[in-house]
Amino acid sequence: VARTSDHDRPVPAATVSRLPLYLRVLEALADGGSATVSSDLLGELSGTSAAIVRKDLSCLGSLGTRGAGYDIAALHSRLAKILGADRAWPVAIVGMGNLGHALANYPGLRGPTFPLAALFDVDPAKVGRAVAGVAVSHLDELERVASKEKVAVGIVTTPAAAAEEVANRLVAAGIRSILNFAPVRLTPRPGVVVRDVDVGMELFVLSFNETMRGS
Amino acid sequence: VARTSDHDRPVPAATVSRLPLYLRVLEALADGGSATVSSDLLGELSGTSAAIVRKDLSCLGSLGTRGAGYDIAALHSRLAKILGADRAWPVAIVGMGNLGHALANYPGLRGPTFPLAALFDVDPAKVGRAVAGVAVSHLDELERVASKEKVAVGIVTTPAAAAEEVANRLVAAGIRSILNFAPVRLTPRPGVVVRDVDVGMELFVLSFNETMRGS
DNA sequence: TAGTGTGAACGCTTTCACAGCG
DNA sequence: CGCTGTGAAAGCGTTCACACTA
Repeated sequence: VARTSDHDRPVPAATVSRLPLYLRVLEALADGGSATVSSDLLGELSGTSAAIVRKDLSCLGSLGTRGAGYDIAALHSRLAKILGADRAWPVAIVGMGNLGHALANYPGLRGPTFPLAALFDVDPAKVGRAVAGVAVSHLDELERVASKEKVAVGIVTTPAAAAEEVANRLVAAGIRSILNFAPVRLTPRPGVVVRDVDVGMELFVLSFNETMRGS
Repeated sequence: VARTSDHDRPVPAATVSRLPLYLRVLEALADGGSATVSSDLLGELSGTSAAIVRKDLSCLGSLGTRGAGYDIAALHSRLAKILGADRAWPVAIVGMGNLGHALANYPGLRGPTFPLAALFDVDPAKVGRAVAGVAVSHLDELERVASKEKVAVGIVTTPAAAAEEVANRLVAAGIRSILNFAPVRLTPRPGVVVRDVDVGMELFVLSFNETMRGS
């Protein structure tokens, strides 16, 4: 349903989930000194296929040159614009346990695109301390701090039991993009996009495959 | 392609990725004292639909009672068996940075299903220390320690540049299930199953959606 | 009657094949 | 000639609708 602009085609969900990968591969190629890429190479480096790459990129308009491939710099800048990589989306992390602590130090949250803007917890022993250069606030301060820091993305790294209530508060603070690490599915809220990262589930998918090997 | 046994239907990949979620929801329901669930409730609690639940569970054989729903204990034990939750799959983590450290303390790696069996790094300052009660070994010891500890699952939490080489070593040590947190797509290896967890990509999917909102 | 099990319809995703352009 | 852009075909996954049964 999402459209990049009025004249362009809609971008299917499957394509959206691959675009960031292309962006990253293009950065590596540019660092390597290349000027153009073929759909063939881009497919191999991103673990997909040449056909998928061409279909995906055709959503963004005609960016390739027949016979030569895609101009890396031009494609990168178009992708960056579409993905919002040329803007700032301040991030807040709720739940400063092991995982929240590790994510606060994640390099991706240091750059200009996803600046780490706020940290929250309910543990009085953690509130007031600084992690990765950002002070930990009490969860009750969420609405105030989030609006002051213009937080756009909320990361939930609380225990499962607290996740739903934290999501409520994030939404109340005007945040409509949530990355959820808690092992529960949050109830859907209109206008709010939730992406789940679930390590426990991934492990079971692996153990299922091992079991199926007939071992 | 995967089949649960000779007489049963094959299990589609989309179904496999949801089975662990059902297992978790069933545990919560059992703790809550329920004896049966309807596909309706199970669908709501797992964020899918009743139709999907019934289709998914029909792969495992007829486990429901028409008019009454599914017996929670019976379904749980069947799911646990299929997912391999009734066996031990020792886990090794390679790369003891922030993320590796956090994962070593992840509760899911304490239970009997995925016991934390080994930790690896190349930094001499980390080798020899213990994290979460497990000693950190040098990466060069991987093959020896992994076979001694019967490691079944390898978790890669190294920088992107090292991931490919680490995957080579894991496979050389006989490990065929890899959970990859490094921001690269590993080259496919025959007989090896890789699941990628990519926080950076998830963030960009969120920022894409924010951008599309017309802001 | 309440709720499963399932074929059939639908929609989305990938693959194929090739026309068309630099 | 090489490689993109794209319709058409094939493959998957989800939704629908309902027969069937405890």
